[in-house]
Amino acid sequence: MSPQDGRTRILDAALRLFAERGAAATTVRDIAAAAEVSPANVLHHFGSKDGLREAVDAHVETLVERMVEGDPAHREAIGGAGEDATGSLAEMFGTAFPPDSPLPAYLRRLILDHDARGAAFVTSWIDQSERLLREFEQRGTVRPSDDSRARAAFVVANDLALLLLREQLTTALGTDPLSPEGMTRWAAMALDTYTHGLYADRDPHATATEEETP
Amino acid sequence: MSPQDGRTRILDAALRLFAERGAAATTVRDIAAAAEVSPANVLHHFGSKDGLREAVDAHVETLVERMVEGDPAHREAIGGAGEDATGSLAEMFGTAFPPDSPLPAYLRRLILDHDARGAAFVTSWIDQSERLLREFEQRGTVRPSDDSRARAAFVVANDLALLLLREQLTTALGTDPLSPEGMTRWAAMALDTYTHGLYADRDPHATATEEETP
DNA sequence: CACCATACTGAACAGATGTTCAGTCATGCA
DNA sequence: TGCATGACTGAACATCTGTTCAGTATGGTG
Repeated sequence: MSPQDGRTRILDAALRLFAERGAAATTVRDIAAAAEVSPANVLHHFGSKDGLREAVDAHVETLVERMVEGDPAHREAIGGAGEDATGSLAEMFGTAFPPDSPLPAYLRRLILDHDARGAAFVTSWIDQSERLLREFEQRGTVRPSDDSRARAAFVVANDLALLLLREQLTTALGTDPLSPEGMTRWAAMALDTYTHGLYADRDPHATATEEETP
Repeated sequence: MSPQDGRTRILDAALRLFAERGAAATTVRDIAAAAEVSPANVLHHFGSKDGLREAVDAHVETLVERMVEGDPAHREAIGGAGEDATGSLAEMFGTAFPPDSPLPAYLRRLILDHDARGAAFVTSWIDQSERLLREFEQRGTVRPSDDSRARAAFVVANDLALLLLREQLTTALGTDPLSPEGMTRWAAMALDTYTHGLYADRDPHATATEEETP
């Protein structure tokens, strides 16, 4: 039989299957089979299917927290002075977890099912990004903005899009953007675009105040 | 009873419910109740639940096609010369459909359930964006890029993030980014960032060739 | 040793779900 | 008028799903 503890085998199998198909489309019997236990044993450990879902959620939350705390951007935010700190979630996932980790997909599900926990993740990331950008602003590495809240949301949304559209981008680009090669490729392009802009600069000395063409 | 034809009532109800909860979490009886018909009648018209799902998919596809064809960017791409053409999908959705339209949510499901049809949408949008950007490049409105394919994917992903994270962004910003006010706010910020960049430009005359800090 | 908590199982159950089917009703056509 | 076609329904069916329950094995504790 598999080496691990029965309970953790169930938890791992549930995490993987929930991430792949979604919790609603995963049956207790599926999880039991994947963990090589009886269906009744799944409920013995977690009370109900929903209890298992909550346990998986909590597990994921601690994993993500640990990941964020290990990132240079966070270490900088709490005191130190980092150099290569971007706070990119996609980058963190790419470096902190193996390519076949179910975590990115699970997080995607969390956000897709407009779950309250997923929304809380997003809001907290936007908050954190806003703080980080403001700090970089004062240091002169980031341009000031008329709407720093919206810009922080923009950055986080763009970052999360990499997680949410991973498969689609992989087929469209021919490279998994969360793999090491894919990350360097994407980061180089994003850095260039984030530095010099997408549109050609007609007035290089323009301030942040600008009107949209109607 | 509701004014419309029975069949279209079922189709509309299915579109709305599939978009809200996902197809797997929606029962035939739910749809029947929403359309005020019997469950058997749903299957009478569409053969099976999966047949209904395919019919809804096809319906959505024509709606989206019609939307894209009505957009200035597309009219420009096929000959004319537009001014305000950005090709932004989020913008199209915001202007072409009422705020309570189930279409954005349905499309989100389509994309995130790594459905083949959703993947096809994304790839075709990236192709189209790449063509559009290349044209703008030659015209001088868009900066050249070392990796125009990845940049097109970047733009589309950022654009789609607005659809995928609509609810979360609404709570985080206090404004629905697909509403008229939300769109102007978002577009102003995005235009500023896409024009002058996010990072302060240390070397304003740098070309696209640049290295990432390791 | 006896005792007990815990991990675990097989079998069963109640409810929900997709689907089938015989039959009703209305409409248009011969 | 008679009749065929298609929209529509109520009732039933087989299957799947989450959950319950009585019972077994095991390992540690008094």
